[in-house]
Amino acid sequence: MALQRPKGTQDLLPSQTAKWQYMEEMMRKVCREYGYEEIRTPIFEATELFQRGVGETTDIVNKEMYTFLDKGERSITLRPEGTASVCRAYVENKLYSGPQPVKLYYIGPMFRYERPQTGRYRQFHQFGVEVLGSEKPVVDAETISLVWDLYQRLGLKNLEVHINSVGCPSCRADHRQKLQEFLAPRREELCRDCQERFERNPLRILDCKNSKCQELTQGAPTTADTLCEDCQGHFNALQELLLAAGVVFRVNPRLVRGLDYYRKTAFEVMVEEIGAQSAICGGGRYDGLTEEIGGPPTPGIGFAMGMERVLAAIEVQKAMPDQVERPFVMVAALGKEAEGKGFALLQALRHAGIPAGMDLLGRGLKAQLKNADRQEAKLALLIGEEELQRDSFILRDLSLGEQQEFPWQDALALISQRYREEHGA
RNA sequence: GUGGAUGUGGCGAAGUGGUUAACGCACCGGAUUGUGGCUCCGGCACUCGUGGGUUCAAGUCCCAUCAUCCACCCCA
Repeated sequence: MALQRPKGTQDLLPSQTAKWQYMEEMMRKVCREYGYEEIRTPIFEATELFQRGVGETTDIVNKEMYTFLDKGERSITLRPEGTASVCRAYVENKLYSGPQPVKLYYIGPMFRYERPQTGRYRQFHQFGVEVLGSEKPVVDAETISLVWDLYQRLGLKNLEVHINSVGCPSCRADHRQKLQEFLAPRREELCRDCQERFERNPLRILDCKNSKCQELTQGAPTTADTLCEDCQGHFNALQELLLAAGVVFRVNPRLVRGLDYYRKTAFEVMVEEIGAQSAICGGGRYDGLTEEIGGPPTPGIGFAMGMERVLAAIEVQKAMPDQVERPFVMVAALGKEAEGKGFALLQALRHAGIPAGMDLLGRGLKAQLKNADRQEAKLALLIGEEELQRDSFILRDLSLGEQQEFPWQDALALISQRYREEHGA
């Protein structure tokens, strides 16, 4: 094999893109209903944006970025996520000077340099939403509800929505200290990764998958135990709103997300059945992020959804409606003159909104019919020497195997009528 | 970065050291010179990811290398 696609990338062929379009249309539709507008930011940004926005301690920045120098010696990075770019665009385009909050969504490719496996790619796609300019819990509730509604519309089942509050910088410092005090006596027993996390980011120990670590953190102070009044009130209000909206969720005090910018609300949606990478959506509040990248202090909340994983869930749950677009009629013409006449009719059919096709390889009648059959066309319209002379055509019903000859002038009307009958219009 | 599995025609897949590399699907042609789907007949791999080694003999054993897949870490 001469050349193949780079590791961790994929070619989405027509049988797949139809499904992607279905999913994307649903996302856009729900966003429209919720009053979110699309934003498109560059696929690459200054490396510094992600270093500051995503955080120096994160795996994304430490080992997963596609970074290179351009010809002007600038350090460029293929975006590993969307939030930092959206905040940058909000600041750079002074969206804070317009009506608040600003409700945005994006759909597009993201890049992370990792070993690929099921549900994980180096180039993958995210649908995400960001709301900038409101710190009220009702915004948190709105974004989570949007996710919930979207999944309902896509027909997904067996979802688990986990929510938590990771607190603000002040209560987080408090929590961090209490957690360290709790774990200190048995620090040596933690897994190697968690020994390092102990100093750098002890919260992460709470969601370590290592069974020993999970055992050691039994009874450890959770974020819920140490939230300040403001954060606790926010979290309570969010839960009430979600209950009112009918969103089924679970409070998971161990949910700690990997990105540095989260404050207060953090949430995640999981589906088993799609392999080890079961998180199909993750998000949270990031009230300090805009300031971090040089903008005015602006509260924000958002989520990102892995589209490959959502699609995988739709497929394993068999929730994908049939996306195949079949031609209703295939025009089978024999000879040059018939081809011209047939082609004119073909175009008239298409202009009338009827999916129609014609042989493009100059094949014989037999091959043309075979092709029509393979395309699963309902009808075949035959026109050859004899029909040309009689100014007629043969209309063959491919499923019944019956055919009849009609005057040429009736072709468009006849087929249009058949089409309407078939489609109940 | 770590661990495991796999690599035979377009696809799926036999083959476990010994002549011409099963079979199924798909594809192409014919039976039916203007009629598809069903059936029947025929065709379709100088070669087994790549490179090296062992052997009288290698798709089959060994080494290396590349690729893919799965899992860990982490994340969408």
